[in-house]
Amino acid sequence: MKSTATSKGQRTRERIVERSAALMNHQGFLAAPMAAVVQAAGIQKGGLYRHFESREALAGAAFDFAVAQVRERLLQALQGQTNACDQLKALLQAYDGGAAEVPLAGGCPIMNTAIEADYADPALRSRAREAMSQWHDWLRRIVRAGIKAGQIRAGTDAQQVASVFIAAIEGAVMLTHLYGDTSHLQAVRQHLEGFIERELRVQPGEST
Amino acid sequence: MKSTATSKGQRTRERIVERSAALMNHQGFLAAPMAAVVQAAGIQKGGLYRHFESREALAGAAFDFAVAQVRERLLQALQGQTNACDQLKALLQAYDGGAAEVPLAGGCPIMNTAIEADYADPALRSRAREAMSQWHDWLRRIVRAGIKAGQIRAGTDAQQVASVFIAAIEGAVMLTHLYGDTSHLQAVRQHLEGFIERELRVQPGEST
Amino acid sequence: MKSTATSKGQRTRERIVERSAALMNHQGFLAAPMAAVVQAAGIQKGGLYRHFESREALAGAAFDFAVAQVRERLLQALQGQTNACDQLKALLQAYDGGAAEVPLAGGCPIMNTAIEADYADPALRSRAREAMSQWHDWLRRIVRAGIKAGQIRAGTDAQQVASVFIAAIEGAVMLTHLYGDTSHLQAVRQHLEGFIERELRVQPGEST
Amino acid sequence: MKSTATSKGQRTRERIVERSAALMNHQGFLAAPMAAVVQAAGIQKGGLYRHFESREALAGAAFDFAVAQVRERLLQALQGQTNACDQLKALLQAYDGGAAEVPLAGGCPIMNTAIEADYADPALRSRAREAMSQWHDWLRRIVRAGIKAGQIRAGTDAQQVASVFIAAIEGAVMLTHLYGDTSHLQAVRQHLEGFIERELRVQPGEST
DNA sequence: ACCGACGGGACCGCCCGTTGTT
DNA sequence: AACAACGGGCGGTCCCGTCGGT
Repeated sequence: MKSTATSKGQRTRERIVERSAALMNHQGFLAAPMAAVVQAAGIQKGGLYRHFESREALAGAAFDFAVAQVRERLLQALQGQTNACDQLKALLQAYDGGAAEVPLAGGCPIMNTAIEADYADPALRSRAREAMSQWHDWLRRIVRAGIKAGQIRAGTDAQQVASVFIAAIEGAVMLTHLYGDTSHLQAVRQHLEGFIERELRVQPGEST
Repeated sequence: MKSTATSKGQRTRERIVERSAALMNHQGFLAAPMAAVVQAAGIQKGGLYRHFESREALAGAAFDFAVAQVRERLLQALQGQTNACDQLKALLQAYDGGAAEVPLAGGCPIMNTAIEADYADPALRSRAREAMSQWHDWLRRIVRAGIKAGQIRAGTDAQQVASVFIAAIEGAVMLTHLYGDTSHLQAVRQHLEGFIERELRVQPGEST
Repeated sequence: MKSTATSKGQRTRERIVERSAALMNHQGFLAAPMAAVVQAAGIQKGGLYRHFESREALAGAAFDFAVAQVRERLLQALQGQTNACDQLKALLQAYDGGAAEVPLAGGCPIMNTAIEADYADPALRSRAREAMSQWHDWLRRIVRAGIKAGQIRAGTDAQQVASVFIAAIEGAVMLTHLYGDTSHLQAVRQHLEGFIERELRVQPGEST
Repeated sequence: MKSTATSKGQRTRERIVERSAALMNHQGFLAAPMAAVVQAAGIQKGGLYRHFESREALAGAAFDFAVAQVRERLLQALQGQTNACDQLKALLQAYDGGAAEVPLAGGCPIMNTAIEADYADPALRSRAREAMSQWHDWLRRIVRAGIKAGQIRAGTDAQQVASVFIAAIEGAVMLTHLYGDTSHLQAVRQHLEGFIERELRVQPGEST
């Protein structure tokens, strides 16, 4: 039986991770000074290093948390959608509607980390790669399932579609945060929705 | 005869900017330590601060240089292309073919800076915004010109097309650097080329 | 029982201030390098900046401490003196007798700071002004009290007397440190004592 | 025959000294950065070091110049005064009237240097000592001459009078610059003038 | 378990004096 | 003779991680 009981230390650790994730995604998982982290976490240095061996360990945990939080939001967006095309559109809507929410206050944690850790921190970069691969696999599986289910055209290259969606979304999220408005995200959403309807979705009466 | 003679200091300054641009685009315009910069530039700290008032000033100049270098490469790719659709395709090809070259060794300088300076450096962030806006305007003007010339369909939303191209390309460049391979960039290129041919280009015999 | 217990940090801070005051009054509150300060304070740079935000903050605290130390010595010299004229003479004696002691090892901190911070540090200069004003007020009050008590002649200009005493003493302290002997201080003391007896003190039998 | 012909280099050197004296007396003979000196002197570093071996050499020359300038002003004040008491009063008047003029913009150069160079620069401190001694000797000689001429009372201690005048004047100059007003200087002047009339000057009909 | 305090180190910017250039 | 350019070094500040105390 899986216990959900949490010790005091456990809860403290979670609080640290949660608050660090928000702060570090904004200020940078590498660039955020520990002083800011401990202040945001409501703890002191001595206490923090009881829960995490090193700054890198905390950054890793905070990154994972931030990624999980985003994934959670996207999963919720899929609720009730059975058609692959509708699922893809739901994901687009999720980004367009909630990009300003936490922890996206600092943009996509994966992209941020991919860029920030590019040179400085191979371990964190690896983590970003892995998270991105999972995100890519997820999209690819949605497309594949749609093909199998006769919802998406048979010849569709799932790998390519996944890449295009991720690239366009990530780029649009970056633009959204650079300018502070969502117009670019909306443009991408409209484009991809059109693409879904014209190129992916199996039209009624169309033979698969 | 117009002299292109440059003083010694001028040449040194250019050398610093050039080398700093490459290094800082890789290590980060904010994160790269001055020690690394001066080493790459082949100069000492004492000498560097004669040419740049501060680290920020150098970062700004290096950023501008990196952006100009990318723009130069893209301009060259447009050589000889008169049709707007072909111009867009040439730009895609330029990215796909030379993404690994300097100064793209560190990815797109605008995106890098947009993310790195998001919280830490408002001035640099402004610079990134401006550079991105120019890049966006450029694409929009190409599309608009294509519409006027009867090469691109009349109803096309130039603003939206520009946003989609930039978002997708930037995202793909990020993925390319995260994984070290260009497959995502190729996927985006194929997708956008298909989009150009199917949705933008005025077909022979089609009424504009 | 009222505890006078002080935390470890508190004691360290006091030690830093005390040692810095002595060193900075000698080497200059602005000119003394932090390396010398931390060495004298028996602490490392990293530890020092926990107690003081900046070098300026430390200089301010050290200055205040040095001034308070001088004031303390002068207050002790007044012990037991009830006649205003005798009080003035006691102050003169205090300077003449103990000018070489700490923290006067570097001369009067107020004068030192007034000159050193004249151009470089408006904040410290303000502090010096305030300390000097207090010192001036103190003397003026002594003279005024003497007039009220019928010990000093009625028509005496207290403000002027205070200015003369301070100017002469400060100048003499400067000369004393410049030459390393107290002859100038003694000259000033003799002059002012003669002035007190001839011009200030109400003679026995004299009507006020 | 003394030639007043000056070479170009000679004139440059004088300009440097003159401007440096004003600047360094304000910012500090040791504390003023060379960048400020060369800017004020209207010359470049490379050029300056052709005229002065080191920063110390320049500081010494500038100090001497500043002192000479003050001496010049005081000598002018003595013009036409034959009575020693009147000479002393003329000196007081000179200070009171022109304290704000150059190079006193930064206060008395001797006092400034005495304090600034106390710890940091023994050579400059020596220079200050010497200049102060000359100033002291000058006053002493005036008093001695007054005694001999029957203008000042026979028993007067010339050494002590010189010390009192210098101490009081220097202290008052310091206060004047600290507060930016001359009230303290006026107080000292009134006090010393009273002292001259009551204690020094041989009254008409008084036997010497 | 948590906090305050401290050591060591790295980093940026300044500043002096010299060297090549004009 | 003067200038621009550069090298080397220092000074102040920040920041991480640990250690003693509570």
